[in-house]
Amino acid sequence: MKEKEPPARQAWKAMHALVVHDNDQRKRELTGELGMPFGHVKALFRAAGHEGATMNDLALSMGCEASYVTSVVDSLEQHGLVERQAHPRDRRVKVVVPTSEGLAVAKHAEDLFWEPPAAFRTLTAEEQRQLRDLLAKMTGTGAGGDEAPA
Amino acid sequence: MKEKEPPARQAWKAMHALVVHDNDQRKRELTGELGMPFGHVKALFRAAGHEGATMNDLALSMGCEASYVTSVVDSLEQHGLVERQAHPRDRRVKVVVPTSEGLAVAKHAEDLFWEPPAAFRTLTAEEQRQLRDLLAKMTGTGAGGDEAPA
DNA sequence: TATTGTTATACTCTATAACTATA
DNA sequence: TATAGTTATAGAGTATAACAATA
Repeated sequence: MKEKEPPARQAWKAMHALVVHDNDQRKRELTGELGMPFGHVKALFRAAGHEGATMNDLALSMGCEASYVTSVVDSLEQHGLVERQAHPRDRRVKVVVPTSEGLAVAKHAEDLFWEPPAAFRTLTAEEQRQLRDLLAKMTGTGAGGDEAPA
Repeated sequence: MKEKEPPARQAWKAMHALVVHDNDQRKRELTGELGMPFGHVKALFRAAGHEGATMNDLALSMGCEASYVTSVVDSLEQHGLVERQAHPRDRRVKVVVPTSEGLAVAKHAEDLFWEPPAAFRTLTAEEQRQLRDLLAKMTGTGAGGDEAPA
């Protein structure tokens, strides 16, 4: 048991242990439930969070190739979660609009991802607030960002 | 800006934001540097951390199939990071032993993964200790586990 | 000619099933 | 016959390159 490790490193390891395993499991849960790869769900998030997103917008925000976005949106469309709509001014462009079911799925996925794990229950309410404040200082956000899961 | 979110949820989102992106990036860094998929690096970790590990041990601890371990260990062996040795009593069994270079790579990878990100520098030393203590309470470990990265 | 998106194709990672050698 | 590992094969997921339509 190396007691020499600096506090930041110990804290980082603990955060790692809390987040990484959980995240992987939740991804598996969601992909199993929806029957599509997590990359597809991510695209749905982006489309749901960015009104008027084009294919290209999605490729940029997901950091992947446009051709992959094509296959992803094909799949989302087949699942009835998204629709391709014509752009009013430029007929080359397609706008990816989530259906109402797509929005519901996005919301469900968000709930699943942001539900804090059981380990939080080991902390008192006061400790939870302390933790939140420390982490908010680290992320620089006022009090926990509003990003999509990854 | 939903101010209604409970502290645990805000904290969880912040942890997520701090860990997930960083983790992905470090994985990419490492796989790029070593020229092998992260699954292979994971196997190296397991072999380095579990003296006398057999092919089957690796399959179990990685939660994958034996046939995949074969291809992974093939690759690690070709990279000179690991050696297959005969088991002294059962000639069916192979023991996976890291080379000295393999141990060095494992150590390098561990350093890379456990180096706390820059965001920790926004906290004072006292705050870092507070954070560590809160997280240690959550993980249940005395003060930050000694697991391999994932 | 430049840009948006698609099609066709290939590559990487992992799993399943049939097989070999030893127990 | 059962077990450890390997080989051969197939699948999911993502990227690259050539292409079509519009600007």
